[in-house]
Amino acid sequence: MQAPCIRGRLRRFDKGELIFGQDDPASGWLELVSGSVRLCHYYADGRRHVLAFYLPGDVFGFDAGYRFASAEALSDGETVWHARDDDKVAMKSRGSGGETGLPLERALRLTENSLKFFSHSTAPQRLAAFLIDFHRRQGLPGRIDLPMSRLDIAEHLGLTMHTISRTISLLCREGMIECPTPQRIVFRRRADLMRSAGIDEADFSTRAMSLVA
Amino acid sequence: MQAPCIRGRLRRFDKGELIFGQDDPASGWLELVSGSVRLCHYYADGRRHVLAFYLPGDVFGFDAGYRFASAEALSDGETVWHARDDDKVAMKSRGSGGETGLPLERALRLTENSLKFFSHSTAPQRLAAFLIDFHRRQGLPGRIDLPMSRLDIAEHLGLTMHTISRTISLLCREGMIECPTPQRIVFRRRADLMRSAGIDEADFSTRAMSLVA
DNA sequence: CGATTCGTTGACGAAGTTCAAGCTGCGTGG
DNA sequence: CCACGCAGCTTGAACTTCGTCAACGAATCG
Repeated sequence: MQAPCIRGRLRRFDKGELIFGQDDPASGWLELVSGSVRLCHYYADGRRHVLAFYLPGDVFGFDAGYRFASAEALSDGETVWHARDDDKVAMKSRGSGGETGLPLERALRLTENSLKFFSHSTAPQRLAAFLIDFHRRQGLPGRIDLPMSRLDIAEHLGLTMHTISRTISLLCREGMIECPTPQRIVFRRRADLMRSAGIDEADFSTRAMSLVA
Repeated sequence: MQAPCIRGRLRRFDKGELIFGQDDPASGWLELVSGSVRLCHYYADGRRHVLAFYLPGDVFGFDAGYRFASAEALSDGETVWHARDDDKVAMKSRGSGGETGLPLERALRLTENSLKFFSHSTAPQRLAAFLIDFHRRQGLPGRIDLPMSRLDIAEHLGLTMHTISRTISLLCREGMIECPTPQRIVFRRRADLMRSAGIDEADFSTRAMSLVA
């Protein structure tokens, strides 16, 4: 747990609140201090794509000009606002991920990371990869507390809510995970889950943390 | 066509050449001057994920520490190498996209853009979105010259080579495109194609150019 | 002129979406 | 305190799509 790079304005928000909206004029970027946020792009035909979920320590909103997507609070929390030219400052995360570097670099790594989910074509693989990645980022011992709905996950992974629900049930039947409440996932056989997801421990090594571009 | 920000070393490469390899020590980032490049991540189990295709004016390779993915030349071309702390320099693109901004910002926009393809769940929508985006980036009048194979496209979009091939044939039968050679796509009804892809012109407006984070 | 690589196409089966119904938890109000 | 309604989650059945297997065609290169 490191001290964050707090130099901007602290803002508190409630669950469900709009942090910024698609097409709003963009002014600076944000660092999430507590809570969780989803980033959504809305198409003209009404479809929604969930581009990312942010957790404490994540940075987002590096738009130039206008916001390309909406940032919506999944739970109560706080952000710190940074001016656009504040992005030269190296940061240390308070999150358990322990990422460091320029904010823009960290945002790039996070985004590249999301792309990886789509290298898996089947629903169990894609969901397992998501769960394992989220677990690493959230950093709770042996479990996940999901702040988002099934629909959010579905529209993040390019699947339907039904498939997400079915696949979670499947993983439970196989003894991979337990699901005491819809919002909590407990890992039972995490290594097997990773293997079935086609993820090697090497893919998550220190090297994998310094992602691509 | 603007003068590029050439301050580093020019390097020529041949089709098929490895520009940098996964797990190589990372030293600085690259600007593509001519030719085309694919970025691939190889998993321990042998699977390959094509993370991006780069065209002249694009910047890539902002890894910290080690390369997370390989950059492989799809055609003869040239890159300019930049030192790591060279990324504060604002750039003007020579590509027809006309993007500007910090190199890191541009890399982030490019990456976010790739994520959008997966908001479409069906193969025709996903492929159409890819073709329209590539056309915008390549900037040729009314057509695309594909530097990559069907398999490359498939592993970029999370589909198989067969589905790509079938879907191209389908779009041809529907009169959306023509395919005089496997490497050339000519648009016949671009507006219809965009609509069928669920893309509104607004989704590609100036605002969409300043992507998310 | 074979050999190899890449692309196309058909048949089939597995996987995911759609449609539909029902369940659970929670907040509101009688 | 319980009845009700609503929103999110789960599950079954029918249908559609895409991946797999297989064969064949086209282009390239020695």
